[in-house]
Amino acid sequence: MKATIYHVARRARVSTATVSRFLNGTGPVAAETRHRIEQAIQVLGYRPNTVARSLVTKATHTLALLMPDITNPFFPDLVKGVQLLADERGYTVLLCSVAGDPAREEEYLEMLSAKQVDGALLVGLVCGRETIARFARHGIPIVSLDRNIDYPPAPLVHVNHRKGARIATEHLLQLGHRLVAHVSGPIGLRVSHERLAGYREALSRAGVAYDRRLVVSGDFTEEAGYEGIEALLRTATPFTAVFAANDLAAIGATAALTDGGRRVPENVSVVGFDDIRLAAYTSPALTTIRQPTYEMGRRATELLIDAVHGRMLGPGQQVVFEGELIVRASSMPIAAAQQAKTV
Amino acid sequence: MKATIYHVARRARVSTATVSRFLNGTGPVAAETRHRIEQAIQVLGYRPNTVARSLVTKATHTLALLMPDITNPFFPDLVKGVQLLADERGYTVLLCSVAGDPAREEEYLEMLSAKQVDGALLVGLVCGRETIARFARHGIPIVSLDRNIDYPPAPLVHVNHRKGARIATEHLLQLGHRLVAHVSGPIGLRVSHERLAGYREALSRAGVAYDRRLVVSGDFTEEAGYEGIEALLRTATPFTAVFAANDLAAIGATAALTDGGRRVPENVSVVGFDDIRLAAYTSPALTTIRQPTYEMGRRATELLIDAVHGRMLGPGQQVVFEGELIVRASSMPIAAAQQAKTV
DNA sequence: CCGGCCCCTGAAAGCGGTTACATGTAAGCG
DNA sequence: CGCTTACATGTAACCGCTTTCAGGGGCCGG
Repeated sequence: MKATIYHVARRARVSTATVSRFLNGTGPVAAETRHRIEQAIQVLGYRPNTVARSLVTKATHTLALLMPDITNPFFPDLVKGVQLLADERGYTVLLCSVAGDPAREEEYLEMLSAKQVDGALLVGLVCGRETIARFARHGIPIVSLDRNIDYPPAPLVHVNHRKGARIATEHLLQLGHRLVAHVSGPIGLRVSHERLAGYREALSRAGVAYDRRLVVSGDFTEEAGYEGIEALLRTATPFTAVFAANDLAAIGATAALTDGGRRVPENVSVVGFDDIRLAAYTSPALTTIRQPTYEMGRRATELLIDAVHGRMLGPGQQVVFEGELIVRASSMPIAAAQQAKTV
Repeated sequence: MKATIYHVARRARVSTATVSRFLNGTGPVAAETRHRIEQAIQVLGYRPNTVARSLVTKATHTLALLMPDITNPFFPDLVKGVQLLADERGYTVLLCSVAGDPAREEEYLEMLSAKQVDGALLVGLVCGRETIARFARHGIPIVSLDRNIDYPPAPLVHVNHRKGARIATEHLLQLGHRLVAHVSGPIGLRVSHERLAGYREALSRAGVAYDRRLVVSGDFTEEAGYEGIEALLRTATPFTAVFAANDLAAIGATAALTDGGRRVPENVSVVGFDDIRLAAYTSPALTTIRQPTYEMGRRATELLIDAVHGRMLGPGQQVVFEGELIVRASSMPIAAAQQAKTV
């Protein structure tokens, strides 16, 4: 039988109101009384039941984090950032993998509002605006993270995808590459579009014609990166570099190149996007655009908690982080490459 | 103003009891009444408040998952398994990263019991038996997952670490290696000990003397794997293979070998443990022991939910999965290696 | 000495559900 | 026809906590 506030009150010879005041520091309680209550709590091993508390305070101190797939190595760092900040602020996080399925997304949102979460962090939901709007109408603050969602009013925390992609591509161009392929993300997703746009922007600034045969579409997985490049190799379309929309795809692409008899970076340079933890340990170590993932998770959570407390960011506001080019071994000057080849 | 069961009842001209019965399918309700209630719910956009419900039913349909660090690529698959099964069964999961800090672990456990979670999945907690026992005394079922914890009564779902390590090592021995190094996990952790034991077991069965200078201790990170092997190289202790206690360490070790001028697998074979997703995409692709991570997550959750429903597994019971040797490119016969070297 | 104010405390009304128990009605049956 | 029985529903208590409101005592100034 678990001790309740009532038991504590009885044992301390006070009312439950006083115990509650003691617990929450709301209202004064005499030193001597305080002592008796502490004693009682100690003896009974009492812990306030947060669900009863939530019922009256209407705050659960729980945040929801909806994301497509935790299995993508880009996400764990994000989760960690969210997690830690939530923790610091006394919040706890409910994790939901929605697998890019709109129906599940909707179900989940319904459940979350039933569960009375205080706020929700949404990562790349694919469901429609109306679904999210309905959820938001319950008064639950939303922050969109990394990939934006179809709901303009939600603040968005993300990296400048377009610029990052441009920088990555420019890096390749500066190394002398002119035939740079691109493994894109899932078409239809905003981030894929942005990264593709950055890639094209870099090409056009450098006066290199865009050749659509050089872009293959992936879905942010190694498999897709592998297959995309494998297919590209089969078409015999020449290229000397590839910019993959994310590290996973870059890793898959590298494997496909190697299996296809090309050496990275001697024959083909490759650069990724994200700078996942393992990017530094692949061989060759991957040149990529670093996203401050952990920091983004923190910042988004901070924003969300502020919103929960009514300190709203203007709707539609954005916090944008800048991606940073990390040059490692998977990219090299085309001249040097040619030289290496002849050696 | 959110609709409550009371509003629904009024609108449907019935009592809240009837609405509740309708909602939960407990007790009969006439077809015509049922229809009016459905109507009212529809119109009001009513969703039952689960926290109010939990207060009386004493079930939150929430499971906690405590793990050291989601950032370790071994975990996301586990999480996914947990997540999906929980979902299927109508449960939702609270994610907690405890970072191997006993104090935080204790705080978290306290919070979880305050939050009235229905059950907890514990992964490698390092806190003492007494802390966990206190938690368990609140009547919250526990299942230990992957790494065992210091609390014998909890059922444990894990892979046969020792046997897996033995198989990995035997693989190396069969390839002709005699000087096989080992990068261990954090000393003190049971799994580290088990994997080390498997390694030694294989050596002794093969009549190879155990040389403690060949084992360096890590902590399951790439950094540690890198540094461990780097240090070993500096001591100039000869070895032709390394068995790392996990893939991350193996990847770090490979990088250290490469940086140290050794080729993998031509000079040194390396095998890991876990078969994380990227193991197939490193170069060379990593030979490793596959853990059915996802499946383990599912199974553990299943067990936990059964326990929540009172279908207890005998205390101290274990579900053990077998690791499977996955041979890839990072290991090769020592003879062939020698030959390759001379080429 | 008295009114007023500040401290400290208690009684009781909820928060939004569930459920034991009671009740009313219609059908079944000898 | 009177009784049991099953069905459909309502009443009200309760889950464990917070919070409003009110009140008693001590101390102050006047």
